[in-house]
Amino acid sequence: MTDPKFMDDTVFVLPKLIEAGLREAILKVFPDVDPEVIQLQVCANPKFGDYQCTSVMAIAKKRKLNPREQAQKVLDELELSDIADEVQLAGPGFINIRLKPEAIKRALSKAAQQGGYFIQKTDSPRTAVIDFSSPNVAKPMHVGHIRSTILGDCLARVLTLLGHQVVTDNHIGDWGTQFGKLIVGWKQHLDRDALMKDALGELERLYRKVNSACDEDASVLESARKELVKLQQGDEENLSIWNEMQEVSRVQFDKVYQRLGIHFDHTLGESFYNDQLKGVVGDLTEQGIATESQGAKVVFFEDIDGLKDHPALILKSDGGANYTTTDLATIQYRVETWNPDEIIYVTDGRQQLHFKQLFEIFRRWQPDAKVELVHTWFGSILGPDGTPFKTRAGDTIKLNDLLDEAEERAFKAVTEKNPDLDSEISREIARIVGIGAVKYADLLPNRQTDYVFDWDKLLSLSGNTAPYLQYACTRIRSIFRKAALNESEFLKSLGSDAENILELDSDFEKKLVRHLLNFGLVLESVLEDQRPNYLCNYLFELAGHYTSFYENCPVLKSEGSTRNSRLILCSLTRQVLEKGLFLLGIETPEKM
RNA sequence: GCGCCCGUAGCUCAGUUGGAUAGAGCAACUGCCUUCUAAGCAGUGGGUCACAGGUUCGAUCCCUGUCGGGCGUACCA
Repeated sequence: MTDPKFMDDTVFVLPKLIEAGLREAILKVFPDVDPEVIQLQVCANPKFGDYQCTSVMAIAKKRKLNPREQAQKVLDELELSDIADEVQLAGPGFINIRLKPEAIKRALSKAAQQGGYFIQKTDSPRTAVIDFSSPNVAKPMHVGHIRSTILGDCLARVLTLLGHQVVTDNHIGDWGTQFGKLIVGWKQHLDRDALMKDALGELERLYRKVNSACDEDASVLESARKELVKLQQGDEENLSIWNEMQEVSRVQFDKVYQRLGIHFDHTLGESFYNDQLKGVVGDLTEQGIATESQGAKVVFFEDIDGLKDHPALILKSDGGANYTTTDLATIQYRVETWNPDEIIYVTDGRQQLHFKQLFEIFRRWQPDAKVELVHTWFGSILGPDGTPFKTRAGDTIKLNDLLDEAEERAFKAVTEKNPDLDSEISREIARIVGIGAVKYADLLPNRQTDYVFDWDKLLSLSGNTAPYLQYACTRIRSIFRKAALNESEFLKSLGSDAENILELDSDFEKKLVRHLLNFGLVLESVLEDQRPNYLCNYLFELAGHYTSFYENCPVLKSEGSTRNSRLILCSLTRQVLEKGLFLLGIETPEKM
């Protein structure tokens, strides 16, 4: 019997169909197994097949059964005759599956008609709040902010594409002790011209100046404290200074975000929660979660292994709240406002302890809240010597300067490779290539490893970089230009004939096409582990398969159905590449 | 002290519930532009996956220990 869902006309994502078939078969043999553990993998070595399933071995192992016998039982129940040529049992219990060429052609043809993304939207959409970027008003955005910003944006895009609801919220650092120092600096040393020119730079200068003065002179520190207290009590002058700082900073943040192509649904900074802090502290005290200790209000975690020696402060001995309290109020607000299934925090790994404490306190405070709290952390940015990153002068590298340099390098490359282009067009290409290179270099490493800052690496334009992927796209576009064909009209004109036209004879075509099919699988694993580097590697491999195909399978010089078949592959590849790059937040130029 | 992370090719790093022959980029070397864009392609060399045990059909991955490194750890965020 052919399962009707294999005949479904609207959905034809091969790995998902195989996975569904496997789940059905495995559940017949093991009715109580969690379907989530049944997963499909791409065969590492094509000699075994296109896909493999190792789940039965894992299940058998847990139950102390013979894995090969169990895999055979599953195989007896498995019905994939529409999709698979051979389904084989191998070794200790691998189930190897080789796709039917007709099934591949059908999947490609459907993709060509519907938009070639090879993805299946989730059937259980979730709502996720993503908290990322979060720059400080006092400080210019620097290289330390790019990971959070780019990673968070990418996760938001992937979640959205797969059918989830996403709320992005930029939790700006616009409140806190640094403002005492900033106000002292503002009142005593403000340079208006510098403020107009580079607001964040000027604020940083003021902060540094007062900060070092505080180290030398306790009376300066004292006046900073006083200014802070005045601000918190609503002093008009200080409040208006604070407001102006917010405004000039926001303008500058927005410029950077615009450059990076990043959008936030909300920008609710720490100050937004000021009037809720008392309530949080009151609740925690009343419920006996927080207790008084050394003049402060503290939550202890005696019963939790990793937190035993690390209590969390929710109210300082001077009566001020700190960021744990603000973050608690923030969770409450988000839960009440958006009712999310999860809140994802994209921050530096050094905040792991903070988030462990935060999540634990929230669970005690509101045990019935069903929201899942996730800390998606990333490694630090280090200098070439392995210490926390600074320039030789001890400054951080500003994000704007980094992006300028990236565009400048890209511009040199563009003019060198393609000197005939109009300089305005070259500038635009350089913008897309330069920014893309920075983003890609940031997303390519596993997020948890520390990141050694290196101009050349971050701005590199060859090898496994964004320009390599963009270049593949422009070559495809160029083919269609030369052929004077509009891609979507071309695909439309073929209609369902595409299935019959497709020829997948050479190994280059076969490899390319098989890789295309797995786009959706990769996106799912990106979300599972919150690791966009899977997508980077997938796209790099895809571009590699395409380039081999391009070098070995002439498109426009071939004729008839071969030519059309290859044009289809070109278009599908370009669509997946561009969609993948879009998910990384990277644009693609028409030419380069 | 406690907690988290890391140690994979000369360098920088991937490696998806444990899976079959551990992969890329850079650097080095050899070829390929009168042929759809050479920001490219094809190929060569390069490994005790820090070390020692354990778990099992199978370990870079899980457990234990050792060595080496990074980070965090009560009034910054």
